[in-house]
Amino acid sequence: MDEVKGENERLKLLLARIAKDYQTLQMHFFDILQQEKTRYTDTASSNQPKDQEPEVLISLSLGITSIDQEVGKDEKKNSNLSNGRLENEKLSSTGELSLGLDCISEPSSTENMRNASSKNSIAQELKEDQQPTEIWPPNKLLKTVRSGDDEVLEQGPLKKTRVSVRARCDTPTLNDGCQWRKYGQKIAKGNPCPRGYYRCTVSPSCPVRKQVQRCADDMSILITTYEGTHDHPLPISAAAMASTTSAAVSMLQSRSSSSTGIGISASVPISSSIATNLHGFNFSTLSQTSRPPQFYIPNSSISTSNSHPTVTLDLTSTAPSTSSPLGRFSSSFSSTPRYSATCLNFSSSSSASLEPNALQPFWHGYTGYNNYGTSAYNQNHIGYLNSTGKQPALQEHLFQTYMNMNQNTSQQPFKETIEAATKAIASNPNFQSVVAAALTSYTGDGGGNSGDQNQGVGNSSCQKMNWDESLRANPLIYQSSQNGIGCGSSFLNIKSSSLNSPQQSGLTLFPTSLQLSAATKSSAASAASADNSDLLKL
DNA sequence: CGGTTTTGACCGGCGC
DNA sequence: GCGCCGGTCAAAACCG
Repeated sequence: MDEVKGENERLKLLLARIAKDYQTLQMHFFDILQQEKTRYTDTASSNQPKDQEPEVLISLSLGITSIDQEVGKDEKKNSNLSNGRLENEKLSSTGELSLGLDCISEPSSTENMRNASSKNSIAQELKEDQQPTEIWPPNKLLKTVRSGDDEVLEQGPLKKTRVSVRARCDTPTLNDGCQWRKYGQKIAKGNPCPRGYYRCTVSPSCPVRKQVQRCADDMSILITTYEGTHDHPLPISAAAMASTTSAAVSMLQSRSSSSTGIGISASVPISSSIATNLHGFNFSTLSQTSRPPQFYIPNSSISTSNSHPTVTLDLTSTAPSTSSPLGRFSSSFSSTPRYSATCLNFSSSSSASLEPNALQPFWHGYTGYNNYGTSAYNQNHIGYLNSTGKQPALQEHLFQTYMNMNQNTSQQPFKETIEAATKAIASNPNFQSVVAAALTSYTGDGGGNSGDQNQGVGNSSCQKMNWDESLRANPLIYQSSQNGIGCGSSFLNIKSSSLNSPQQSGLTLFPTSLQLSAATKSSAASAASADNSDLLKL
């Protein structure tokens, strides 16, 4: 532990130095940028007025790429001259690690610039710790200095914040791991498709509701809007959604609190773990895993223009995002360009450095899910999830193929960055809070027994599946949906090719937490490498 | 029989 | 005040 702490300190210093260098370069860059901008506004403003708009970027991302400052600089230049999304990419491609509910705007002022840089400074984040993330609305909007952690709810008669998810889904509803009861249906204006109203039935008093409606423009797009917070423990997949929506709400609230509160509907290219998680548990049905790459960074938006402030996560892109940091990130890490990287596979350094069998206890833990039907809650969900009663062989085959793809690709070049990323992530308070939220949701009162631990995964992730065999052969946990409908949830897609390859380590964000939890419980210190010490503290 | 879905009725907010 | 609309209620139907 001492060694680890010492190494941690050294890395922190290194990061701080890098961040400082980056800031210096960034300052220099923006000086140049300002000069160029003045020229561009004269020559090219009419051609790309939109590109010149300062876009508010919400980044809940694990950005990690080159540390080459000059490259980052160049990218920044390009991005500022092209669009804000690229700017976001730039921010994540400067070797810095960020996982926070950060909202930044394309820096068009030194003030923004400072915040943009500070946003990416781990060292600074460590110093500022819980300081609310600065959010910068477009220049058009009045800017106010954030006065605190004011919530949206405090801004007048605003109703509950909503999180809307747009996703391609062939099935009537997305399966998010929760139990829902339909209590109404309406034909909404401007959409021939009826809107379904659902409420969570896991707990009778649960206030969470969701609305499901097909997009009028594209029937293949399903718009699911969540509202409220669960008041009960959740299955792991539902916990992921809860955490995701919670984080999205936090983003909105954070953003809103720093804005003037006037109507805002900003396009928000979002490179977020939120989106990633949504991918993780909503959009990795097997049919999708066989599709072309769909790990794109969704366009998302935040709207506070109505009484229901809404975060919209648009996960409907069909083309692989080559400009998104996570897109690159994902294909880099998961090395599954042909398949939908439904989870953010930022590999933990622990798994990256694991011995081939290091995860065995973990997976043995999973095999324990064969016995998970011991609690009423558990059984309840088993029934729910077993409603289809079958596990198509095709799915298994696809996952096998999926796994093989993973195993045949090398991630070694990223190992070091992965390790660095893991440390930075683990030390990021925002990340910790998200993971803590997930764990809290997952473990309920936090003192859940191993049965609870197991049931969460087992329930949400598998049906009549021989876990022992399936996990060994193909440790992908996936979920069929209720009644065979609904987009499957596979946020637990643990591409744990690390079972066989120490270089492979596709552990998703939440599964990583899960793994740590499981590993801890099973006394498997395998996952508890030094680099995950911070996570373990959670 | 209990849980879920369907569907018309009802209610409140909002704009005109 | 009226109508529209989104959202909810609740009885009946449905389902396993």
